[in-house]
Amino acid sequence: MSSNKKTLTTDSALLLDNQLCFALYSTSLAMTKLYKPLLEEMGLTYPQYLVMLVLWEQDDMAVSELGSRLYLDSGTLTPLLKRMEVAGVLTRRRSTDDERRVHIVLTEAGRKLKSRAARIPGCVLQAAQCPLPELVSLTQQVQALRERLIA
Amino acid sequence: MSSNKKTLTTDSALLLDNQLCFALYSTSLAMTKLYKPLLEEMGLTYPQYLVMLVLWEQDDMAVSELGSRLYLDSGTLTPLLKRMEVAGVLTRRRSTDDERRVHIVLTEAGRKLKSRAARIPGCVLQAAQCPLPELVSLTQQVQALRERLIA
DNA sequence: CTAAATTAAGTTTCACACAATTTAATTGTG
DNA sequence: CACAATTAAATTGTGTGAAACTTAATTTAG
Repeated sequence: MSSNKKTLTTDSALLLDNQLCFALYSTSLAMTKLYKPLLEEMGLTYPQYLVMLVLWEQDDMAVSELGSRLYLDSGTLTPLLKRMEVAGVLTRRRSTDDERRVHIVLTEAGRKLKSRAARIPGCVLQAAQCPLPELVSLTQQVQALRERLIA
Repeated sequence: MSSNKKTLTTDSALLLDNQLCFALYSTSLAMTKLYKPLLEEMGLTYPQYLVMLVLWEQDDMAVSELGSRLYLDSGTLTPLLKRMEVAGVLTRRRSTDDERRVHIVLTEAGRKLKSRAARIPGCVLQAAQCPLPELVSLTQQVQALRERLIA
C-alpha cells in the first residue's frame, strides 16, 4: 500500500520515549522527590522552597511579583503563602499605598532558614552524578526552551 | 571579616535562576500549558495523554506496568484511569490469572484518538522554535539526568 | 500445608496548578 | 468629577501527585 508508512503501529513521533515533554515532566517529578527529604526537615514543600529562594534574593514582594518570577498565578500562590504564614516563615500584609496588593515579607525564622538551605545544592549536585558545567549547560538549554514556549 | 564570602546576600548556589530543578519545573508546566488546548478537543488532560501514548504503543497493560513506564504510582493512576474509563477511552478489568492485577485496555474510541493526536508533535515542534536535532539532544540529556536521579 | 512476607490496588489526606468567576481598588478618559 | 477599563487578589471547582494506610491475593518458608 502507498500509505504503508502512515499506518505503521509505531509512529516514532508518538513514542513516549521521544517526547521532550515527558522527559521534562518525569525528570521534574524525580527532582521534587529528591528535594522532599531535604526540605522536610525545614518544614518546606518544594514549591514553598521556590518561594523562599525568591524572597532570600529580594524580600518584600507583592504576590503578583512572586508569581511572575515563578511563572505561577495567584490561585496557586495564595493558599501556598497562607500555609507558609501559618508555619511562621513569612507574613502577608496589604500595601498601604495600593490595598489590592499583598506584600510578602520574611520573618526572622524565614530568613534564618537560608543557612540551613545552604547544604541543599551540594546534595542535589551529588545525586545528579554529573559535572557542574554540564548541569549549568543543561539548565541554560531548558531555560531557553521555556522562554521560547511562553513567547 | 574572614567569613565575608559566606555572608554575601547573593549566594549563587541558591539563586533561583541557577536552579536546574526550577528550570525543569517551570518548563514542564509551560509544556503542559502548551498541550492543554491541543488535548482539550480530544477530551484528554496532559497526564491522560501520557497514558494514551503508552497504550497506543502496547495495549492491555496492568496498572503497575503503566506506572513503571510513566514513573507514577497507583495512587496517582487509579483515579486518573477511572476518569478515562468514564470518558469511554479505555476499560479496567481484573485479571483472571491474578485478581490483584487490573488490566487496562483501549476501547475502539480510544484507539481512534491516535490519528487525531498525530498532529500534536508538529504543533509542539513549532512552538519550541528549535531545530529537531537540538530537541532530540535535549530530550536525551534530560532522560539521562532522570535515570541518574532515580538510581 | 499453613503462616508470614510480598505484591497489587484502592482509599484517604494533603498540597499543588490552573481556569473561571468574583470582589475591590486604581487608572485613564472625557 | 464621573465612569468605564484595568489590575490584583481571593474564591471556587477540577485534576493531578505523593505518602500513609488498608484490603486482598499470591508466593515463599518452614
